[in-house]
Amino acid sequence: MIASVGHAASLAFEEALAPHGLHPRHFAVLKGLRGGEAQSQQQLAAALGIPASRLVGLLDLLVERGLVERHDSPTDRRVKLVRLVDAGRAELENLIAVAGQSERRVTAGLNAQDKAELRRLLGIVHANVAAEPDGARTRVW
Amino acid sequence: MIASVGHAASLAFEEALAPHGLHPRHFAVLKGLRGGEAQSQQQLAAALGIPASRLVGLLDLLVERGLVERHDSPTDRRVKLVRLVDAGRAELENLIAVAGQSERRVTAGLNAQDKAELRRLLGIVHANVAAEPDGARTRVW
DNA sequence: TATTGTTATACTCTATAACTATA
DNA sequence: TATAGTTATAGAGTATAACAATA
Repeated sequence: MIASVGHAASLAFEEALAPHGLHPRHFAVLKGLRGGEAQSQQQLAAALGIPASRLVGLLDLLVERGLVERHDSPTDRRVKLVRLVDAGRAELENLIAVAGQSERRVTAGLNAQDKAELRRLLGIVHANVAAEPDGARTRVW
Repeated sequence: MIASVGHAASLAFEEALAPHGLHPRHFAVLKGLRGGEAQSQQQLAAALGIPASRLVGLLDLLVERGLVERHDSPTDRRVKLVRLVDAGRAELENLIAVAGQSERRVTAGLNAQDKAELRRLLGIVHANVAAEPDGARTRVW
């Protein structure tokens, strides 16, 4: 039930993002950089729970779009520090709005109280699925 | 929110099914045959919202496992009618139990009233995502 | 030797377009 | 000609294992 409905909702979000030429994975990367502190690709990949080799392509696109910058670490020349630039922050805000629209479409027919209740319940579910027994989950979207 | 939590929940279900050597798609096929009436592969594929060519492989596995039978249509020799056999019905019950376990794990920390409320709210969401504007969705899991 | 980012390789999954046998 | 099931083909996406540069 929650699995199939949830999967359908995630597909709806994926489709909402498609016209922007992005995938939920890119959204996850941008969110991972939201804090503002520059991170190495290793750190970011670990935080997202994806292989570093998979992050490369995602970042390539975001850099090409002018949303993210790679710059050399001053202390370790192997490392590339990645950070959100202003345009990327603006795009992230934009995508958050897109996510909100998708969510409103999906929760149509729920009154304000219902929506708040759904958010509360999903928050608890989120804590459960985030802390799965085997720890580091490899597949994230 | 609902998209990311829902996606995580669907991944959890996928992982719960993996030890049984099946994918949520196979579960969907079995559920599509639950009614008992034999269907052509075309009908079934249309009902599931997947290309008929994609159904072939899914059915091949289920037939090989002895869960489903293909038999020739008496009225049209091009058609193969597909139906659930007893072992398939038993396995479907089993998988429904697996889904229930996965759901309980994911909703740990919710009391009975919360769970009922979540089911109610997701039921409404389900109706929304099932009836998307563009009609026939091509991707179903 | 170990680690960082990257690239190469091999594998899986998919839709689309043939193909065959029937209608 | 059209349709049912199947198979072939080509493309996308992925993890794993190399790889070059640096520590």
